[in-house]
Amino acid sequence: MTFSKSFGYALRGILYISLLKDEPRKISIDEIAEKLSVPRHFLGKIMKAVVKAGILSSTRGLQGGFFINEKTLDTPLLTIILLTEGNNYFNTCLLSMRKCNSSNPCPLHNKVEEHKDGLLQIYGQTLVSDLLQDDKADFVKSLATVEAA
Amino acid sequence: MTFSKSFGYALRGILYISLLKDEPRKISIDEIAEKLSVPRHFLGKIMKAVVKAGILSSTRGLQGGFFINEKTLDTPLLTIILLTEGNNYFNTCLLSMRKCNSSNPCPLHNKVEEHKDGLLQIYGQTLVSDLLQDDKADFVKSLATVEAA
DNA sequence: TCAATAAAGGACATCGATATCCTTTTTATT
DNA sequence: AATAAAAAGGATATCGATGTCCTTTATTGA
Repeated sequence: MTFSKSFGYALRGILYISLLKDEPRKISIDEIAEKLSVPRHFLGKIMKAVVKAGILSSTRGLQGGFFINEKTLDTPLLTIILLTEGNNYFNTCLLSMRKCNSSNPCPLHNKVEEHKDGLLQIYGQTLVSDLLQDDKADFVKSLATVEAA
Repeated sequence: MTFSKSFGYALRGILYISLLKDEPRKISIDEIAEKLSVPRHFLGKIMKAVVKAGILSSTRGLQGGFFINEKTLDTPLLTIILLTEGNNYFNTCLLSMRKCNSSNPCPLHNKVEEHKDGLLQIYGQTLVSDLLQDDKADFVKSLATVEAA
């Protein structure tokens, strides 16, 4: 039910850049980190991986920064999950047993299988573009880390 | 979708002890750790917490060990989850945002809400006794850590 | 009472995720 | 060419989950 912080930072960064797709400028790590209240250097590392995976593009130097490419908006959440959580996030046995699958199920396996599949469906079908919202100011606000209520 | 190793060890330990409920003897950490191929001392720490929570009982000394009590078999998985994962495992925002709930949802919140609730239902309704299986030898085997295929 | 046993408790070690900092490389502008 | 800006890369720090070890406490049986 939980994702790593890396996943949260990655998706929020991608959404922030996607939201500004119509602006001519590129977006720097400094800006993203500040607007989303996310640790600057850690975010840098994560965005590097996101670019390496082809989900976003970037250029160095003056006027450089991050920007969307032809894949960005059509990227399923699942791709980002697999990038940040590792390839067997959905294969991991809930009971920390190494060998557990449908033919060799742990006591919990079948009980959760259906919902696991449901989530996989959602993550596979939901694209970055599906998460964007019209009101930019509101959306940026909703992406920023805020102290718990 | 993932639980800590602590949860896996706790549940498997509880199941192992529950399985042997008809034997007159009490079960030691050494036996559980060996039969389940789980780290001995770490398991000890976890079982201590399980006993403290009242899910199991134990006595020290010669002939001592762990044994089930009136609550054990009727304990819902959710109780064990909350014990090992902390009380807000199901409240954690998937995007690592501090403030996120149904009235203030993050971009992913509503997409997964339904399945989250479904899993909560399962974990709340499934009892330790529901996971026990008739064939003891087979069941113990299915509880033991095995190298990935 | 004494010895053996087993959980309880606490100190410490390790490891991976998270986070920070500094250097290198690339790019645009002057 | 020189400078400034920004990502890329790499070294190190921190923290919590995991794991090990040793001591203390409780219990049984001789």
